[in-house]
Amino acid sequence: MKRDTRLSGVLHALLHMAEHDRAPMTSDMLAHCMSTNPAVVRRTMAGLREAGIVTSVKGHGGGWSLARDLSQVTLRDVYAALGMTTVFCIGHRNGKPECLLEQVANEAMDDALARAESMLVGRLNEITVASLSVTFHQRAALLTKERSSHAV
Amino acid sequence: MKRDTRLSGVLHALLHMAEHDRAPMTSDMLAHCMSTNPAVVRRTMAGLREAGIVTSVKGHGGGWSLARDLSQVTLRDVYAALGMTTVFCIGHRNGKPECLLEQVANEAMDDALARAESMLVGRLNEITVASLSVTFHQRAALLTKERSSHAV
DNA sequence: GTTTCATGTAACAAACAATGATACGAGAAA
DNA sequence: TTTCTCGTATCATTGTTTGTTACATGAAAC
Repeated sequence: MKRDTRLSGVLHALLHMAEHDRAPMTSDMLAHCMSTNPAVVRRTMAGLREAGIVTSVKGHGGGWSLARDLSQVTLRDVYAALGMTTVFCIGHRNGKPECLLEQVANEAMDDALARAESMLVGRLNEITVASLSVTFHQRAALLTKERSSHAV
Repeated sequence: MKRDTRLSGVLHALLHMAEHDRAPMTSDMLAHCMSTNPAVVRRTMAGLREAGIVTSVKGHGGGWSLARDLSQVTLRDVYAALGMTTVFCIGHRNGKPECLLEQVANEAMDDALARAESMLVGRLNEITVASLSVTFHQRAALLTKERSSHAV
């Protein structure tokens, strides 16, 4: 199953932008972070721009910048901005089955999937991108500390 | 996103088998139910056979039969029998990222996805295939009643 | 004003996974 | 021996995501 890796990608990009101190980052820079190419970055980030999470500026000195404080942006916001239609690899063989048996089976699956999806979205809504940034800084500090203690 | 429709398919098949009163159903019959071809049925049902949910018999008069009472088979059992590796369309861009920022982003996603998956599996575990069969019979009876009242 | 840098977008190619399709071997009943 | 059926391998088809290229547009620098 081919998975949609856009959420992973844009989160990574947002965190890099947060480290980049307000200066715009070009699609090319972000593409290097995400090991892809600039067109993919533009395509993927377009949704975030429309959602008001980032802004983009053309021309010399242009690029991508954060439009909002990341403490006001949850993973759910990012997820929604990508306009993802499906969360699950699991689907129906037949959207509108005539067979009553198939209908019953599909409804049971739908119910279970809908519950899980709402759990997922609820959880994503609890996590701000800023909190990921905090985690990153904590971990980075820890690594530095470890290294210096080894050095001693 | 191309979805895996096997769970939908085999649930449908199991319900048909339950209606078929212990006589084996051939791959061809099941293929017609699922509007696919026999080879797909064999391939898909193979997991259920290995899990002891169904049996298959070769040769004249052979076919597929239920190996267990469906009140002892949950949707989770069926799901597990299919050997599905992923539930979500959402994945990582990079499985083992060097970048600490990417690691943090991926971990947050993994955590949320793992919670949702465990909810899903938990819910599937609450539903027996037999209960779907019951729902079917209730609904079928209701339809018959409606039709006769319309006739009057 | 021209050049350079950057996004916006379209169009197409490549990669990949699920499903469909065909074929043939093996086993069991008629 | 024939017929029926599963078991399985192989290849084609389909659909989606990602990668790639190309070019128009807009903005700053010179």
